[in-house]
Amino acid sequence: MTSLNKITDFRRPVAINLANRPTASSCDDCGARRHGLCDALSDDEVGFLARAAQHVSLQPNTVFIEEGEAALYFYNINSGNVRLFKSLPDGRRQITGFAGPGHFLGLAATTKNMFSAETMEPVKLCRFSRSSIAAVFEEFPVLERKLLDVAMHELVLSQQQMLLLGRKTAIERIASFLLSWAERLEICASGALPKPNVSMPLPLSRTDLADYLGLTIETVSRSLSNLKREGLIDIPNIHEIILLRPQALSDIAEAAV
Amino acid sequence: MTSLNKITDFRRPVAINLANRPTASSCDDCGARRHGLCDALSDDEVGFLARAAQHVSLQPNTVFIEEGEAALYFYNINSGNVRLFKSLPDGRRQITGFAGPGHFLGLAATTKNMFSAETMEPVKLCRFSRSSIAAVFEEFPVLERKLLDVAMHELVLSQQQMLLLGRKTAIERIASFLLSWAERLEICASGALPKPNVSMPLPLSRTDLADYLGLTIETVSRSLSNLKREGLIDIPNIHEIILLRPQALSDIAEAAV
DNA sequence: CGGATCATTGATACTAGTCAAGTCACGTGG
DNA sequence: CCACGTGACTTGACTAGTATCAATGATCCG
Repeated sequence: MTSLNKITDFRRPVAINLANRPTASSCDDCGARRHGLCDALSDDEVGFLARAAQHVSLQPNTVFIEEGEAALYFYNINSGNVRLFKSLPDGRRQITGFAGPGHFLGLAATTKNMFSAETMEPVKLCRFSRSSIAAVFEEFPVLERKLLDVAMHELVLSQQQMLLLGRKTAIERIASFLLSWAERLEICASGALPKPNVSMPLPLSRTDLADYLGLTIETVSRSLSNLKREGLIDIPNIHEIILLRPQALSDIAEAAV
Repeated sequence: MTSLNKITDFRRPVAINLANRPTASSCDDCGARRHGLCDALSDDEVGFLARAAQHVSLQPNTVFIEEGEAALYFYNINSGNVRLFKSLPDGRRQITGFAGPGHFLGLAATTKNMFSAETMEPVKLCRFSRSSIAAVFEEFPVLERKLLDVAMHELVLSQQQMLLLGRKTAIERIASFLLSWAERLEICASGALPKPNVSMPLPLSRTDLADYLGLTIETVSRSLSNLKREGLIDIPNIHEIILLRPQALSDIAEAAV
């Protein structure tokens, strides 16, 4: 807690501008209308919700939630992906997760943000003030149920990630990540393996990958090269991975004995 | 997912026995009556809740939730502490958190348990079947609000733990842990430092500590010895730590620059 | 007192980090 | 169209921090 204002000393983000307001005031064509929270509401209810929201467009690499700052807003992402992370004063960074369309951010019942959030691509989101959200919950208790479901799932994911960060080797982390990423992209069902030879976009940079998996970019690169050399994956280009042998990846990821 | 049934091959737990039923059918003298979920309810409501619950007493080191098993029950802890963990087939273990009186376990909306839970001491808890809980939520929507608050706080804690596991050195992990443990014991307010020279019980074994911090017991022991040699802590006995210089600990924990 | 268990300390090994050089892809401008 | 520059990635050589292996010490309990 000593000097959190320093955490952006490196990797300086694009200056934030939340002033540029509504582009789409209707929710009908919103990318998140059928996802996440809004999916739990009727059209009328979403209309009510929309009147409490400000619609914001953000450029790539914009930090719109900064750890330690006053938590004035909640956010519901409409389009684009963001990374969530925590940093140490000396610049070390841990990405704790990713959030896409339908994800709801900033709900912790604290007055300060407990993590930072940065766009990875152009992002559109709805912003709610903390005061307005209380009324929304009052109006739609179903939202709490929905948020509880989401939060429990996030907890499951973070427990998996703790096992990965605390106990897995570099190659196990990479293999685990590739399979969980396939699940996230819905290339395969939760808990199931993708079919051999499926191709998968990987929009993350090696730096993001390293900061998510608790490794360095060099180790990430070497581990990917190893998996490629062993014929478990192919890497046609930086942002695409082909899972040649998912079962073998799984054996590594789960340390099968 | 290859051979989860092997995870208890070592560290074999005491055989579980959930058959020994009610000791206290009244909630009045329950250790959790003024904590966690039950604190959010009136006496009448708790009475209703109690009729849906089975009261269970467990011996120390009893695994009562096993990862991969069918998730038939929810649990509310009344007294005693438990460790939550995930394991790899070769025995590596990551403790993902601890739960005490008032904590609610097993809520994830999956049909299989996504983690294991083991008592650390004699534990009393209330057990609810998954079917009964739906009715309870129907009856008391306030519980969902409460659970959401708890879940969000758990998420904050697990993000902190991910930063620790992914990016902190051994000595930083130990220093961070000692301060967060002081917070958990309410020796100091959340985010604040304890006063110098406060004594703190540490009921964890070195093995638990290592499995929680992603280290080995040897590294835990060495790091504690270092902190003692440097005069930041004292260790009068294995299960007690005196925080001589909390500010210095914090400087290490947060990597102050 | 003896044995078991857990913790500490020491010596060594190994994984992943650091430092540095080289490669590749891409966009710009001559 | 190609030279150049930039940034991201890969690969190699070496180092450092933590794990592993092993021995010793402390504590508890019968």
